[in-house]
Amino acid sequence: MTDVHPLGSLVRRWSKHANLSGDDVEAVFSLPFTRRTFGKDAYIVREGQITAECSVLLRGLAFRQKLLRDGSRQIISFHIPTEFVDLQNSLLSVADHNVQCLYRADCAIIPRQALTDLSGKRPAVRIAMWRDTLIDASIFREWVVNVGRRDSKARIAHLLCELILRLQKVGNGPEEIYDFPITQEQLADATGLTAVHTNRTLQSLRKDGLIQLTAKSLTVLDWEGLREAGDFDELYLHQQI
Amino acid sequence: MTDVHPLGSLVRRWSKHANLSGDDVEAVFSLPFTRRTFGKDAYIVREGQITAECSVLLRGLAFRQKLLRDGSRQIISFHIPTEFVDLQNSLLSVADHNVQCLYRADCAIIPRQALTDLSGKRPAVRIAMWRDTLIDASIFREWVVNVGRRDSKARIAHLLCELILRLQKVGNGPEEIYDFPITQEQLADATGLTAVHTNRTLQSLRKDGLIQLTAKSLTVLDWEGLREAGDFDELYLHQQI
DNA sequence: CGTTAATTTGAGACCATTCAATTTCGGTGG
DNA sequence: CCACCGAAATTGAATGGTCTCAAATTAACG
Repeated sequence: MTDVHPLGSLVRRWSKHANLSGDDVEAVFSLPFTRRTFGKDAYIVREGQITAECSVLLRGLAFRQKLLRDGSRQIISFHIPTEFVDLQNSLLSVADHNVQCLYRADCAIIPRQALTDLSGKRPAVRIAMWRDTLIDASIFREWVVNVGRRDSKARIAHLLCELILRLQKVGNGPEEIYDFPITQEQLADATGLTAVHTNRTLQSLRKDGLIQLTAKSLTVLDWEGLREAGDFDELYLHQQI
Repeated sequence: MTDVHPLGSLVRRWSKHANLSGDDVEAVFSLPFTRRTFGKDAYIVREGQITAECSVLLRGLAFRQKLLRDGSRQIISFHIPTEFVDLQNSLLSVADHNVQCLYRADCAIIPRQALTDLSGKRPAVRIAMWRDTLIDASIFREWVVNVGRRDSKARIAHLLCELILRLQKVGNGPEEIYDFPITQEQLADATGLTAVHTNRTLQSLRKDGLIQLTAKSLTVLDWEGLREAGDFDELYLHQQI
């Protein structure tokens, strides 16, 4: 059943967070939702918006960002399928940042009331949901460290390590080759660098024999080297309970 | 009753997040906890530690931080009384960062099981707790923006604006003068700058007539100017429901 | 009142930015 | 299927914000 229902992949991921019973799964599957497809760069959520729903990413990639007065942009996180892009909106009524589609995205949009009801009735589901938001927060903290205290090479390497580990979870292609439709400008906005310097930094990572980045695919040539370069420790991803 | 119980101030703050009934308040007050006092720079939580409890700050200031391989430090947030410093540990079993005492701190330490039980039995309390963690996360996001995309002057000004607004909540002394025991080195570690450059930036803010920072007190001379300099918009603090 | 921590100052070096121009790539229509 | 187009990636050179290192001054505390 988890294979045919659109929220099946969400349930599979949540099952690693908490012990979901048959009834729990049933309850998730009976959540009301509408599906919606977003085109390249489309906004899924806008800062300042009063929110009444949350979105699960079913297909494609998305990212959160804030725009500054001077027009610059800071990307705050990337999101892959099965993840909520705005679960905090189930309890905070005004969106404090934008969520944008990376390339193309397919979402299930769930009314917040349905989520808070579910969270009240199903303790195991509540724990899974809550853990989702807590892991999000842990990733934000690591990003503060990344942009605050690492040099450009380590920043990019660290970001790549994170994305790779998370992409592995959703079974992205053959070993060590990843579908990677993120532009250098987006990498720059995620690491607090400029696109020009990001380009030079990527070249340096290539020269070091750590990665191969062509077209829309990323190949990891030396995982340990990349991890080392990025000062990367996956503890903050809380991937094992 | 909220005045004499150690957790009274926590309940008062939570009452702004959710509608707490008399029974809800009762339930919070019957939480088991131990009190503990921490000295200057003492660790309240250590990265990597298996956690079985959460701490509410009753008196003093604390901050979260991560240490990097090269010995540098990134401060991730500051905390003021009535706030949990590690509520995420109620569901994540391994601490992903350190929590350290700023000067002196007095905490109420609550077993995680008691918190998850309470959260299961008392929906209004659950909402208040969950909102706490979600607002934490919102602040982390803004910090990513701050260190990622603002120049030194705006970074420091933004941080000061945030601290001032949050300190106002706990009624910190006379209008526009704040008890401020944060060293320049700590400000530097929070903004991703060096202590030397933080010093020069603070001088520049003083020269602009925005603040007065002497001894252990901060005086705001021009709030609108400081807000402007810091590109500050308090939406992310979600202070009104 | 001595001793240590915190703040302040100066000068030089460097990492990352800025601004432009060029090349490559991906998608599209003739 | 190729020519074209705009987006993305790449390169160069000059500028600048922030860092580093060291030393001097001031403030905090027992």
